Amino acid sequence: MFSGPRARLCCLDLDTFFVSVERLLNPELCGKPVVVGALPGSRGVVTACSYEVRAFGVRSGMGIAEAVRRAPHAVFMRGTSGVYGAYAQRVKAILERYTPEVRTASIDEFYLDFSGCERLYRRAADADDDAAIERIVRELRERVQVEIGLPASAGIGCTRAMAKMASNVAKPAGVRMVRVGEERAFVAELPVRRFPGIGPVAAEELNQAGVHTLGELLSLPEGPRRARFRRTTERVEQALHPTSAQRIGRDRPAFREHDPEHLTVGSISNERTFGQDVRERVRVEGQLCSLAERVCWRARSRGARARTVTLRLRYSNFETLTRSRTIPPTNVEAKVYACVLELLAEVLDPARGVRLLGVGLSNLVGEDTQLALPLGKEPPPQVGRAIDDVRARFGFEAIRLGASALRK
DNA sequence: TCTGGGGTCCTAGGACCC
DNA sequence: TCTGGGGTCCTAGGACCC
Repeated sequence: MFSGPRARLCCLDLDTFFVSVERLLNPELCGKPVVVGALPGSRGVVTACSYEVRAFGVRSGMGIAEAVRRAPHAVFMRGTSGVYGAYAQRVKAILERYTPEVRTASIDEFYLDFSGCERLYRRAADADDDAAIERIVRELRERVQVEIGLPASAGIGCTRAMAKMASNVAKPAGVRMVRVGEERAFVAELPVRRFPGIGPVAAEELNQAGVHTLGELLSLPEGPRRARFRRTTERVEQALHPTSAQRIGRDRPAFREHDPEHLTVGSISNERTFGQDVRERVRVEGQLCSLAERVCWRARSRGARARTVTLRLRYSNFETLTRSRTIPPTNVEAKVYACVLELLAEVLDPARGVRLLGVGLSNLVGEDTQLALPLGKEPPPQVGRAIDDVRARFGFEAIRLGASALRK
């Protein structure tokens, strides 16, 4: 018998992930209002915050000063670097017990495909296949909670976007299934901003045009408004129907650092916002040298060379400029730094304060790929390797280029 | 004291080649 | 002298996600 499309894709999202991990490391934080991110007095933002502070209007992405204003009683902490990935790995290992089709979408978000698993999981007590899948997702959510101690929410739907929206509705610590046929009704009352792909800019534009919910968007009458938002409407419409290929997509490259197979990573970049805006050219150049060092180090650790180097510069007024240049593939600090300095000359206004600097590598190729004969003199590869060996034992800061010291 | 840092993807224009 | 398209690569900017 033909079995039609089913709601078989699941999104599992860890609730207030960084906060939850910090609470595992330090149980005294449980029940307290916690903000992970920048410390008060700095220019950073909120990375994650507990439900106790959300009650005061604190949100992730909010400037830390604003968060302090809204919740002065909260515990503010930087977070523990290096531990989150390991917890995410443990979560993934649990999920893989239930289906081989698990994808990592971000450090706290996973997609699972249960298509074809109905026979495996169906029990006599289950009213139908959907009920079986929902039961198994509740069980897996519970396993993550019990075995690791991390609260999670899960959504089930016929597409990634549906599963994602369902998991958001299920928060905190819940499960929500949207069965085939229920999609339109489920989506109808949701604010447009809840759709993955509609950000603050698009949402504002829609609201200005009198469109507030996804239901209103989908039912716009033919006319100029419908024409104006046609592309957005199409994307929402597609999310309501099962698609054929690439159902849960691929792992995000950023979370496949150790994949030795292929170099599909798109880009490597590092940027830094100064504590206070900077005018001295030596400090600008010192920071760029430091950033060049860091991206080259990361590129080498992935066996990558970059064909394109990008400089990013943000002035005090938040005006942000980028300049990029394509060069023979390299992961050598001196080459990247030299290139960045040339790009800097195109954009730097010595009269203005610099807020942020960034260096990016893109157009990456494998280390062995030789697209052009080396014309200039390049340090032998042993030099880079020797630097990296020292860092492997003592950390990135253990060995630095002299010019990097000038950034402070 | 407004507004981090790591990414991906899309668009649009211009150069250049056939 | 006037004037095609198509394709690819490069660059700059911006929206979006977590």
